[in-house]
Amino acid sequence: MTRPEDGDTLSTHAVSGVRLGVLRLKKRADFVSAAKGRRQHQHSFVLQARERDPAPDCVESARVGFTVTKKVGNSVVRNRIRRRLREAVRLADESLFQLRCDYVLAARREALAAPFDELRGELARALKKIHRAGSGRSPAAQAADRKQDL
RNA sequence: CCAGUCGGCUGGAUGGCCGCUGUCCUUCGGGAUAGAGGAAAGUCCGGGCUCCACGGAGAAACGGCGCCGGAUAACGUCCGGCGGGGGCGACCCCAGGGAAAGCGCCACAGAAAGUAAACCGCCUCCGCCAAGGGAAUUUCUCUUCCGGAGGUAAGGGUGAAAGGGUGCGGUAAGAGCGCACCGCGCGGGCGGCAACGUCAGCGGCAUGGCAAGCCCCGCCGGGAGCAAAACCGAAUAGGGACGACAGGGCGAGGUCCACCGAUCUUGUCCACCCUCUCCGGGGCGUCGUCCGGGUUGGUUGCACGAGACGGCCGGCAACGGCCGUCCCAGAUGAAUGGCCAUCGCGCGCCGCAAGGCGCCAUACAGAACCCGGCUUACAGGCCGACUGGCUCU
Repeated sequence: MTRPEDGDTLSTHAVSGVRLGVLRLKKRADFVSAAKGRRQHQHSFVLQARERDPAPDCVESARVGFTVTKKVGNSVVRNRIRRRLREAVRLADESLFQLRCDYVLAARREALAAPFDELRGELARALKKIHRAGSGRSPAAQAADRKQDL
Protein backbone atom coordinates (compact mmCIF):
# COMPACT_ATOMS: atom_id res chain seq x y z
CA MET A 1 0.00 0.00 0.00
CA THR A 2 2.73 2.46 0.86
CA ARG A 3 5.24 1.34 -1.71
CA PRO A 4 6.73 4.01 -3.98
CA GLU A 5 4.85 2.92 -7.10
CA ASP A 6 1.58 3.96 -5.44
CA GLY A 7 2.58 7.52 -6.27
CA ASP A 8 1.39 6.90 -9.80
CA THR A 9 -2.12 5.95 -8.79
CA LEU A 10 -2.32 8.90 -6.48
CA SER A 11 -1.32 11.34 -9.21
CA THR A 12 -4.01 10.01 -11.49
CA HIS A 13 -6.53 10.71 -8.78
CA ALA A 14 -5.42 14.31 -8.26
CA VAL A 15 -7.97 15.79 -10.62
CA SER A 16 -10.56 17.63 -8.60
CA GLY A 17 -9.00 20.97 -7.89
CA VAL A 18 -6.78 19.89 -5.04
CA ARG A 19 -3.21 18.81 -5.25
CA LEU A 20 -1.71 15.38 -5.06
CA GLY A 21 -2.42 13.66 -1.81
CA VAL A 22 -5.58 15.65 -1.06
CA LEU A 23 -8.63 14.36 -2.92
CA ARG A 24 -12.08 15.78 -3.28
CA LEU A 25 -15.02 14.55 -1.23
CA LYS A 26 -18.09 13.92 -3.38
CA LYS A 27 -20.51 11.40 -1.84
CA ARG A 28 -23.30 12.61 0.33
CA ALA A 29 -22.72 9.77 2.78
CA ASP A 30 -19.15 10.96 3.32
CA PHE A 31 -20.39 14.44 4.13
CA VAL A 32 -22.89 13.09 6.62
CA SER A 33 -20.31 10.98 8.38
CA ALA A 34 -17.79 13.82 8.45
CA ALA A 35 -20.36 16.00 10.19
CA LYS A 36 -20.22 13.58 13.11
CA GLY A 37 -16.52 14.26 13.61
CA ARG A 38 -14.74 17.06 15.45
CA ARG A 39 -15.44 20.69 14.66
CA GLN A 40 -13.30 23.77 14.63
CA HIS A 41 -15.06 27.15 14.26
CA GLN A 42 -13.39 30.02 12.46
CA HIS A 43 -14.60 33.43 11.41
CA SER A 44 -15.17 32.47 7.77
CA PHE A 45 -16.01 28.79 8.00
CA VAL A 46 -16.47 25.74 10.19
CA LEU A 47 -14.01 22.89 9.72
CA GLN A 48 -15.21 19.35 10.31
CA ALA A 49 -12.81 16.43 10.37
CA ARG A 50 -13.15 12.69 10.81
CA GLU A 51 -10.74 9.81 10.48
CA ARG A 52 -11.92 7.31 7.92
CA ASP A 53 -12.53 3.68 8.85
CA PRO A 54 -9.65 1.67 7.46
CA ALA A 55 -10.95 -0.15 4.42
CA PRO A 56 -8.56 -2.21 2.32
CA ASP A 57 -9.67 -0.82 -1.06
CA CYS A 58 -9.58 2.80 0.03
CA VAL A 59 -6.93 5.31 -0.97
CA GLU A 60 -4.67 6.69 1.72
CA SER A 61 -5.06 10.36 0.84
CA ALA A 62 -6.84 12.99 2.82
CA ARG A 63 -10.11 14.19 1.28
CA VAL A 64 -11.72 17.60 1.45
CA GLY A 65 -15.30 18.64 0.71
CA PHE A 66 -17.04 21.99 0.68
CA THR A 67 -20.50 22.88 1.93
CA VAL A 68 -22.05 26.23 1.03
CA THR A 69 -25.69 26.41 1.98
CA LYS A 70 -28.30 28.56 0.29
CA LYS A 71 -28.54 30.59 3.45
CA VAL A 72 -25.19 32.16 2.57
CA GLY A 73 -26.35 33.77 -0.66
CA ASN A 74 -27.37 33.29 -4.26
CA SER A 75 -25.54 31.08 -6.71
CA VAL A 76 -22.97 33.72 -7.62
CA VAL A 77 -22.00 34.22 -4.01
CA ARG A 78 -21.95 30.48 -3.31
CA ASN A 79 -19.77 29.73 -6.32
CA ARG A 80 -17.31 32.47 -5.42
CA ILE A 81 -17.00 31.29 -1.82
CA ARG A 82 -16.45 27.68 -2.87
CA ARG A 83 -13.72 28.73 -5.34
CA ARG A 84 -11.91 30.85 -2.77
CA LEU A 85 -11.99 28.02 -0.21
CA ARG A 86 -10.81 25.56 -2.81
CA GLU A 87 -7.92 27.81 -3.73
CA ALA A 88 -7.01 28.22 -0.06
CA VAL A 89 -6.92 24.45 0.34
CA ARG A 90 -4.79 24.10 -2.78
CA LEU A 91 -2.24 26.64 -1.53
CA ALA A 92 -2.18 25.27 2.02
CA ASP A 93 0.75 23.31 3.34
CA GLU A 94 0.05 19.69 2.50
CA SER A 95 1.59 18.46 5.73
CA LEU A 96 -1.29 20.02 7.65
CA PHE A 97 -3.63 17.38 6.30
CA GLN A 98 -3.72 14.01 7.95
CA LEU A 99 -3.83 10.82 5.93
CA ARG A 100 -7.02 8.75 5.86
CA CYS A 101 -8.97 11.71 7.09
CA ASP A 102 -12.04 13.48 5.64
CA TYR A 103 -12.43 17.24 6.00
CA VAL A 104 -15.50 19.35 5.30
CA LEU A 105 -15.39 23.13 5.11
CA ALA A 106 -18.80 24.63 5.84
CA ALA A 107 -18.64 28.19 4.58
CA ARG A 108 -20.04 31.21 6.35
CA ARG A 109 -21.02 34.48 4.78
CA GLU A 110 -17.77 36.12 5.90
CA ALA A 111 -15.76 33.93 3.52
CA LEU A 112 -16.94 36.07 0.63
CA ALA A 113 -15.31 39.35 1.65
CA ALA A 114 -12.46 38.26 3.91
CA PRO A 115 -8.97 39.00 2.60
CA PHE A 116 -7.52 35.93 0.96
CA ASP A 117 -4.40 35.80 3.15
CA GLU A 118 -6.65 35.86 6.20
CA LEU A 119 -8.64 32.95 4.77
CA ARG A 120 -5.46 30.91 4.35
CA GLY A 121 -4.38 31.76 7.86
CA GLU A 122 -7.68 30.65 9.29
CA LEU A 123 -7.45 27.36 7.43
CA ALA A 124 -3.94 26.63 8.70
CA ARG A 125 -4.94 27.53 12.27
CA ALA A 126 -8.06 25.38 12.13
CA LEU A 127 -6.18 22.37 10.80
CA LYS A 128 -3.55 22.60 13.52
CA LYS A 129 -6.09 23.02 16.27
CA ILE A 130 -8.31 20.19 15.12
CA HIS A 131 -5.43 17.74 15.13
CA ARG A 132 -4.09 18.89 18.48
CA ALA A 133 -7.52 18.43 20.02
CA GLY A 134 -7.84 14.97 18.52
CA SER A 135 -6.80 11.81 20.31
CA GLY A 136 -5.31 10.24 17.19
CA ARG A 137 -1.75 9.65 16.32
CA SER A 138 0.89 12.23 17.09
CA PRO A 139 1.91 14.69 14.38
CA ALA A 140 5.35 13.12 14.32
CA ALA A 141 3.91 9.73 13.53
CA GLN A 142 1.83 11.23 10.76
CA ALA A 143 4.88 12.95 9.33
CA ALA A 144 6.73 9.70 9.38
CA ASP A 145 3.89 8.03 7.53
CA ARG A 146 3.90 10.74 4.93
CA LYS A 147 7.62 10.51 4.31
CA GLN A 148 7.21 6.81 3.87
CA ASP A 149 4.35 7.43 1.47
CA LEU A 150 6.34 9.79 -0.69
C1' C B 1 -28.02 75.30 -25.19
C1' C B 2 -32.35 73.68 -22.15
C1' A B 3 -36.54 70.40 -21.46
C1' G B 4 -38.53 65.92 -23.35
C1' U B 5 -40.11 61.31 -26.43
C1' C B 6 -38.61 56.81 -28.73
C1' G B 7 -35.09 53.07 -30.25
C1' G B 8 -30.41 50.60 -29.90
C1' C B 9 -25.51 49.29 -27.91
C1' U B 10 -22.01 48.40 -23.94
C1' G B 11 -21.55 45.77 -19.20
C1' G B 12 -13.64 47.18 -18.18
C1' A B 13 -8.70 46.21 -21.23
C1' U B 14 -3.70 44.06 -21.56
C1' G B 15 0.09 41.11 -19.42
C1' G B 16 2.70 37.79 -15.71
C1' C B 17 2.88 33.54 -12.06
C1' C B 18 0.09 29.45 -9.93
C1' G B 19 -4.51 26.40 -10.76
C1' C B 20 -9.51 24.09 -12.94
C1' U B 21 -12.78 21.63 -17.15
C1' G B 22 -13.17 19.94 -22.36
C1' U B 23 -10.59 18.79 -27.05
C1' C B 24 -6.09 17.74 -29.83
C1' C B 25 -0.85 16.48 -29.97
C1' U B 26 3.04 14.02 -27.12
C1' U B 27 9.63 11.98 -27.13
C1' C B 28 4.95 10.86 -21.20
C1' G B 29 8.63 15.66 -19.02
C1' G B 30 4.82 18.33 -21.11
C1' G B 31 2.71 21.44 -25.03
C1' A B 32 -1.29 23.81 -27.96
C1' U B 33 -6.21 25.54 -27.91
C1' A B 34 -11.31 26.84 -26.20
C1' G B 35 -13.98 28.09 -21.78
C1' A B 36 -20.83 32.10 -18.79
C1' G B 37 -25.21 36.07 -19.85
C1' G B 38 -28.15 40.08 -21.75
C1' A B 39 -30.79 38.66 -18.89
C1' A B 40 -27.50 32.30 -18.15
C1' A B 41 -32.80 34.46 -13.64
C1' G B 42 -38.43 33.80 -12.92
C1' U B 43 -40.15 29.02 -15.23
C1' C B 44 -45.10 32.56 -17.57
C1' C B 45 -46.26 31.11 -22.98
C1' G B 46 -44.77 28.69 -27.85
C1' G B 47 -41.90 24.75 -30.35
C1' G B 48 -38.05 20.85 -31.35
C1' C B 49 -36.66 16.13 -29.05
C1' U B 50 -37.95 11.56 -25.87
C1' C B 51 -41.33 8.20 -23.61
C1' C B 52 -46.50 6.86 -22.60
C1' A B 53 -51.57 6.75 -24.47
C1' C B 54 -54.30 6.60 -29.06
C1' G B 55 -58.21 3.08 -35.51
C1' G B 56 -60.47 7.78 -38.21
C1' A B 57 -63.76 11.80 -37.61
C1' G B 58 -66.94 14.44 -34.50
C1' A B 59 -69.38 15.95 -29.94
C1' A B 60 -69.41 17.10 -24.72
C1' A B 61 -66.47 18.76 -20.68
C1' C B 62 -62.19 21.59 -19.14
C1' G B 63 -58.34 25.25 -20.12
C1' G B 64 -56.39 29.20 -23.09
C1' C B 65 -56.83 33.08 -26.69
C1' G B 66 -60.15 37.32 -28.84
C1' C B 67 -60.37 44.79 -33.53
C1' C B 68 -58.16 43.87 -38.89
C1' G B 69 -54.21 42.30 -42.12
C1' G B 70 -49.40 40.31 -42.26
C1' A B 71 -44.73 37.73 -40.24
C1' U B 72 -43.40 32.95 -38.09
C1' A B 73 -42.06 26.12 -37.04
C1' A B 74 -45.38 28.16 -33.41
C1' C B 75 -47.11 31.69 -29.84
C1' G B 76 -50.49 34.93 -25.31
C1' U B 77 -44.69 37.22 -29.51
C1' C B 78 -43.43 40.73 -33.43
C1' C B 79 -44.68 44.27 -37.61
C1' G B 80 -48.14 47.49 -40.23
C1' G B 81 -52.96 49.50 -39.88
C1' C B 82 -58.07 50.70 -37.54
C1' G B 83 -61.03 52.51 -33.38
C1' G B 84 -61.21 54.85 -28.39
C1' G B 85 -58.59 57.87 -24.55
C1' G B 86 -54.40 61.31 -22.99
C1' G B 87 -50.50 65.02 -24.37
C1' C B 88 -48.96 71.87 -27.41
C1' G B 89 -46.01 68.01 -29.77
C1' A B 90 -42.52 63.83 -30.69
C1' C B 91 -45.38 60.07 -28.68
C1' C B 92 -47.91 57.10 -24.96
C1' C B 93 -52.07 53.91 -22.95
C1' C B 94 -56.28 50.13 -24.08
C1' A B 95 -58.54 42.38 -21.22
C1' G B 96 -60.49 46.44 -27.94
C1' G B 97 -65.66 39.89 -30.22
C1' G B 98 -71.11 39.64 -28.59
C1' A B 99 -75.27 43.40 -23.66
C1' A B 100 -81.98 43.69 -29.75
C1' A B 101 -79.82 34.72 -27.26
C1' G B 102 -80.72 34.36 -22.10
C1' C B 103 -79.92 34.66 -16.64
C1' G B 104 -77.85 37.82 -13.00
C1' C B 105 -75.86 42.32 -10.57
C1' C B 106 -75.78 47.87 -10.18
C1' A B 107 -73.26 49.27 -2.96
C1' C B 108 -74.17 54.23 -0.39
C1' A B 109 -77.28 58.15 -1.51
C1' G B 110 -81.81 58.91 -3.89
C1' A B 111 -88.86 59.47 -5.17
C1' A B 112 -86.92 56.19 -8.76
C1' A B 113 -81.15 51.85 -10.84
C1' G B 114 -84.75 49.67 -16.05
C1' U B 115 -91.93 46.72 -18.72
C1' A B 116 -89.72 53.36 -15.53
C1' A B 117 -91.25 56.29 -11.67
C1' A B 118 -92.74 61.28 -9.32
C1' C B 119 -89.71 63.89 -3.44
C1' C B 120 -89.39 69.28 -3.92
C1' G B 121 -91.19 71.91 -7.94
C1' C B 122 -94.23 73.84 -12.39
C1' C B 123 -99.32 73.90 -14.55
C1' U B 124 -104.83 73.05 -15.12
C1' C B 125 -109.51 71.96 -12.89
C1' C B 126 -112.73 71.38 -8.51
C1' G B 127 -114.03 72.40 -3.31
C1' C B 128 -114.26 75.42 0.81
C1' C B 129 -112.66 77.99 5.78
C1' A B 130 -110.02 82.30 6.61
C1' A B 131 -107.39 86.83 5.12
C1' G B 132 -106.54 90.77 1.58
C1' G B 133 -107.63 93.57 -3.02
C1' G B 134 -110.73 95.30 -7.34
C1' A B 135 -115.42 96.26 -9.87
C1' A B 136 -120.09 96.81 -8.24
C1' U B 137 -122.92 97.76 -3.47
C1' U B 138 -128.77 91.27 -2.74
C1' U B 139 -123.55 89.91 -6.45
C1' C B 140 -119.14 89.01 -9.55
C1' U B 141 -113.95 88.43 -9.72
C1' C B 142 -108.54 88.06 -8.46
C1' U B 143 -104.46 86.62 -5.10
C1' U B 144 -102.55 83.81 -0.87
C1' C B 145 -103.26 79.60 2.57
C1' C B 146 -105.68 74.44 2.96
C1' G B 147 -107.84 69.89 0.75
C1' G B 148 -108.98 66.81 -3.61
C1' A B 149 -108.64 65.14 -8.96
C1' G B 150 -105.28 65.24 -12.93
C1' G B 151 -101.10 66.93 -16.41
C1' U B 152 -95.69 67.33 -16.70
C1' A B 153 -90.29 65.83 -16.43
C1' A B 154 -87.89 71.92 -18.19
C1' G B 155 -85.56 73.11 -13.20
C1' G B 156 -83.76 71.54 -7.92
C1' G B 157 -81.72 67.61 -5.18
C1' U B 158 -78.93 62.11 -5.02
C1' G B 159 -75.47 59.29 -7.56
C1' A B 160 -70.13 56.44 -11.18
C1' A B 161 -74.60 56.31 -14.06
C1' A B 162 -81.45 59.23 -14.05
C1' G B 163 -84.40 56.32 -20.38
C1' G B 164 -79.97 61.03 -26.00
C1' G B 165 -77.22 66.47 -26.04
C1' U B 166 -77.47 71.94 -27.49
C1' G B 167 -80.52 75.75 -29.54
C1' C B 168 -85.06 77.63 -31.55
C1' G B 169 -90.18 76.99 -32.02
C1' G B 170 -94.19 75.28 -29.31
C1' U B 171 -97.31 74.76 -24.78
C1' A B 172 -101.67 75.77 -19.28
C1' A B 173 -96.89 73.96 -17.79
C1' G B 174 -94.02 70.77 -20.47
C1' A B 175 -92.17 66.92 -23.54
C1' G B 176 -88.52 64.39 -30.29
C1' C B 177 -94.33 67.33 -29.78
C1' G B 178 -91.95 69.90 -34.36
C1' C B 179 -87.36 71.77 -36.72
C1' A B 180 -81.71 72.48 -37.25
C1' C B 181 -76.95 70.54 -35.86
C1' C B 182 -74.41 66.60 -33.09
C1' G B 183 -74.99 61.53 -31.36
C1' C B 184 -77.57 56.69 -32.29
C1' G B 185 -79.82 53.09 -35.59
C1' C B 186 -81.20 51.27 -40.66
C1' G B 187 -80.49 50.15 -45.65
C1' G B 188 -77.49 52.21 -49.80
C1' G B 189 -73.31 54.70 -52.90
C1' C B 190 -67.97 55.44 -52.91
C1' G B 191 -62.74 54.21 -50.93
C1' G B 192 -60.16 50.03 -48.49
C1' C B 193 -58.05 42.72 -48.89
C1' A B 194 -60.16 43.94 -44.02
C1' A B 195 -60.94 46.39 -39.24
C1' C B 196 -63.03 50.85 -40.75
C1' G B 197 -63.65 55.61 -43.09
C1' U B 198 -66.69 58.87 -45.91
C1' C B 199 -71.14 60.84 -48.59
C1' A B 200 -76.16 61.77 -49.13
C1' G B 201 -80.88 59.66 -47.50
C1' C B 202 -84.38 57.57 -44.11
C1' G B 203 -86.05 56.51 -39.03
C1' G B 204 -87.47 59.36 -34.71
C1' C B 205 -85.27 57.75 -29.43
C1' A B 206 -86.31 52.39 -29.81
C1' U B 207 -80.62 50.36 -27.78
C1' G B 208 -78.19 52.80 -19.50
C1' G B 209 -73.67 50.16 -17.48
C1' C B 210 -71.03 45.45 -16.06
C1' A B 211 -69.14 39.78 -20.22
C1' A B 212 -62.34 40.75 -15.23
C1' G B 213 -70.51 37.34 -12.60
C1' C B 214 -72.52 33.25 -15.52
C1' C B 215 -72.85 32.90 -20.57
C1' C B 216 -72.91 32.96 -26.34
C1' C B 217 -69.79 32.92 -30.82
C1' G B 218 -65.05 31.94 -33.31
C1' C B 219 -60.08 29.76 -33.07
C1' C B 220 -56.38 26.53 -30.53
C1' G B 221 -55.14 22.47 -27.15
C1' G B 222 -53.85 14.13 -25.66
C1' G B 223 -50.34 13.49 -21.12
C1' A B 224 -45.58 13.76 -18.87
C1' G B 225 -40.83 15.54 -19.09
C1' C B 226 -33.36 15.19 -20.31
C1' A B 227 -33.96 13.10 -12.88
C1' A B 228 -37.28 12.25 -20.58
C1' A B 229 -35.19 8.04 -22.90
C1' A B 230 -31.65 4.30 -24.86
C1' C B 231 -27.36 1.27 -24.11
C1' C B 232 -23.02 -1.12 -21.59
C1' G B 233 -20.43 -3.41 -17.53
C1' A B 234 -19.85 -5.20 -12.56
C1' A B 235 -21.25 -7.01 -7.86
C1' U B 236 -25.08 -8.45 -4.51
C1' A B 237 -29.88 -10.30 -3.28
C1' G B 238 -32.89 -13.21 -5.99
C1' G B 239 -38.53 -13.35 -8.90
C1' G B 240 -40.64 -15.95 -13.35
C1' A B 241 -40.48 -19.39 -17.81
C1' C B 242 -38.12 -23.44 -20.47
C1' G B 243 -34.46 -27.41 -20.79
C1' A B 244 -30.81 -30.81 -18.68
C1' C B 245 -29.00 -33.22 -14.33
C1' A B 246 -29.37 -34.73 -9.16
C1' G B 247 -29.92 -40.54 -3.87
C1' G B 248 -33.17 -42.86 -0.28
C1' G B 249 -36.69 -43.62 4.10
C1' C B 250 -40.93 -41.88 6.99
C1' G B 251 -45.23 -38.46 7.79
C1' A B 252 -49.08 -34.91 5.91
C1' G B 253 -51.88 -32.84 1.85
C1' G B 254 -53.48 -32.38 -3.50
C1' U B 255 -54.28 -34.71 -8.52
C1' C B 256 -54.96 -39.29 -11.62
C1' C B 257 -57.02 -43.80 -9.78
C1' A B 258 -61.50 -49.84 -8.23
C1' C B 259 -56.71 -51.39 -6.15
C1' C B 260 -51.54 -51.50 -6.87
C1' G B 261 -49.15 -47.44 -8.08
C1' A B 262 -47.67 -42.72 -10.41
C1' U B 263 -46.92 -37.52 -9.80
C1' C B 264 -46.65 -32.64 -7.33
C1' U B 265 -46.11 -29.67 -2.83
C1' U B 266 -44.37 -29.74 2.05
C1' G B 267 -42.21 -31.36 6.98
C1' U B 268 -38.48 -34.43 9.01
C1' C B 269 -34.41 -38.01 9.04
C1' C B 270 -30.40 -40.60 6.74
C1' A B 271 -26.71 -41.33 2.81
C1' C B 272 -23.25 -37.69 1.04
C1' C B 273 -20.09 -32.87 1.63
C1' C B 274 -17.31 -29.18 5.02
C1' U B 275 -9.88 -34.10 6.06
C1' C B 276 -11.70 -37.32 10.71
C1' U B 277 -14.91 -37.30 15.90
C1' C B 278 -18.49 -34.05 19.00
C1' C B 279 -20.98 -29.51 18.00
C1' G B 280 -22.49 -26.57 13.94
C1' G B 281 -23.58 -25.89 8.77
C1' G B 282 -24.72 -27.67 3.85
C1' G B 283 -27.89 -31.62 2.09
C1' C B 284 -33.38 -28.09 1.94
C1' G B 285 -30.88 -28.16 -5.15
C1' U B 286 -27.06 -27.42 -9.38
C1' C B 287 -26.08 -25.80 -14.42
C1' G B 288 -27.55 -23.36 -19.09
C1' U B 289 -30.71 -19.96 -21.98
C1' C B 290 -34.40 -16.18 -21.96
C1' C B 291 -37.59 -12.52 -19.53
C1' G B 292 -38.42 -9.02 -15.49
C1' G B 293 -37.14 -5.79 -11.03
C1' G B 294 -33.80 -2.92 -7.47
C1' U B 295 -28.88 -0.42 -6.08
C1' U B 296 -24.31 1.65 -7.95
C1' G B 297 -20.90 3.24 -11.92
C1' G B 298 -20.19 4.54 -17.02
C1' U B 299 -21.63 5.84 -22.22
C1' U B 300 -25.17 7.95 -25.49
C1' G B 301 -28.93 11.67 -25.43
C1' C B 302 -25.21 16.42 -25.53
C1' A B 303 -24.25 20.79 -28.93
C1' C B 304 -24.02 21.61 -36.82
C1' G B 305 -28.32 24.57 -34.73
C1' A B 306 -35.64 27.48 -36.84
C1' G B 307 -26.75 28.43 -35.79
C1' A B 308 -23.14 32.90 -35.98
C1' C B 309 -20.90 36.73 -39.04
C1' G B 310 -20.58 39.54 -43.71
C1' G B 311 -22.60 40.99 -48.51
C1' C B 312 -26.53 41.45 -52.21
C1' C B 313 -31.78 41.31 -53.40
C1' G B 314 -37.35 41.66 -52.13
C1' G B 315 -40.59 44.05 -48.44
C1' C B 316 -42.98 50.55 -45.24
C1' A B 317 -41.76 46.80 -41.50
C1' A B 318 -41.80 42.19 -38.74
C1' C B 319 -39.32 39.01 -41.93
C1' G B 320 -37.85 36.19 -46.24
C1' G B 321 -34.47 34.55 -50.36
C1' C B 322 -29.50 33.82 -52.43
C1' C B 323 -24.11 33.75 -51.96
C1' G B 324 -19.63 33.50 -49.07
C1' U B 325 -16.95 32.52 -44.51
C1' C B 326 -16.82 30.13 -39.69
C1' C B 327 -17.45 25.94 -35.85
C1' C B 328 -18.14 29.14 -31.07
C1' A B 329 -18.70 26.28 -23.13
C1' G B 330 -20.19 21.26 -22.16
C1' A B 331 -19.53 20.76 -16.05
C1' U B 332 -22.35 16.66 -13.13
C1' G B 333 -20.62 17.77 -4.66
C1' A B 334 -21.14 20.48 -10.79
C1' A B 335 -14.83 23.70 -14.64
C1' U B 336 -14.64 29.20 -16.24
C1' G B 337 -10.51 30.61 -10.23
C1' G B 338 -6.42 33.03 -6.74
C1' C B 339 -2.60 36.74 -6.43
C1' C B 340 -0.01 40.78 -8.77
C1' A B 341 1.34 44.81 -12.33
C1' U B 342 0.01 48.66 -15.92
C1' C B 343 -3.86 51.37 -18.19
C1' G B 344 -8.99 52.97 -18.18
C1' C B 345 -13.83 54.47 -15.75
C1' G B 346 -16.24 56.68 -11.49
C1' C B 347 -16.15 59.32 -6.71
C1' G B 348 -13.71 62.46 -2.89
C1' C B 349 -9.76 65.93 -1.42
C1' C B 350 -5.74 69.48 -2.75
C1' G B 351 -4.25 72.92 -6.76
C1' C B 352 -5.28 79.14 -10.84
C1' A B 353 -3.65 75.25 -14.04
C1' A B 354 -0.81 71.09 -15.80
C1' G B 355 -1.47 67.53 -12.37
C1' G B 356 -1.06 64.88 -7.55
C1' C B 357 -3.08 61.76 -3.56
C1' G B 358 -6.77 58.42 -1.68
C1' C B 359 -10.96 55.07 -2.30
C1' C B 360 -13.66 51.60 -5.32
C1' A B 361 -10.99 48.52 -8.02
C1' U B 362 -17.50 47.90 -9.82
C1' A B 363 -24.37 47.01 -11.23
C1' C B 364 -27.91 42.82 -11.87
C1' A B 365 -26.17 38.33 -11.75
C1' G B 366 -23.38 31.90 -13.00
C1' A B 367 -24.72 27.75 -18.50
C1' A B 368 -26.99 22.33 -16.80
C1' C B 369 -31.13 19.10 -23.47
C1' C B 370 -31.75 23.01 -27.15
C1' C B 371 -34.32 27.07 -29.64
C1' G B 372 -38.35 31.60 -30.28
C1' G B 373 -40.67 35.05 -26.97
C1' C B 374 -42.56 37.41 -22.47
C1' U B 375 -41.65 39.21 -17.56
C1' U B 376 -38.48 40.81 -13.76
C1' A B 377 -33.28 42.81 -11.98
C1' C B 378 -29.32 46.15 -13.53
C1' A B 379 -23.73 50.83 -11.10
C1' G B 380 -21.77 53.52 -14.80
C1' G B 381 -21.17 54.81 -19.93
C1' C B 382 -22.13 55.49 -25.37
C1' C B 383 -24.92 56.24 -30.03
C1' G B 384 -29.02 57.48 -33.27
C1' A B 385 -33.89 59.51 -34.73
C1' C B 386 -37.55 62.92 -33.46
C1' U B 387 -40.51 66.93 -30.61
C1' G B 388 -41.19 71.72 -27.94
C1' G B 389 -38.66 76.14 -26.49
C1' C B 390 -34.52 79.90 -26.36
C1' U B 391 -30.24 82.35 -28.73
C1' C B 392 -27.34 83.37 -33.14
C1' U B 393 -26.83 83.41 -38.57
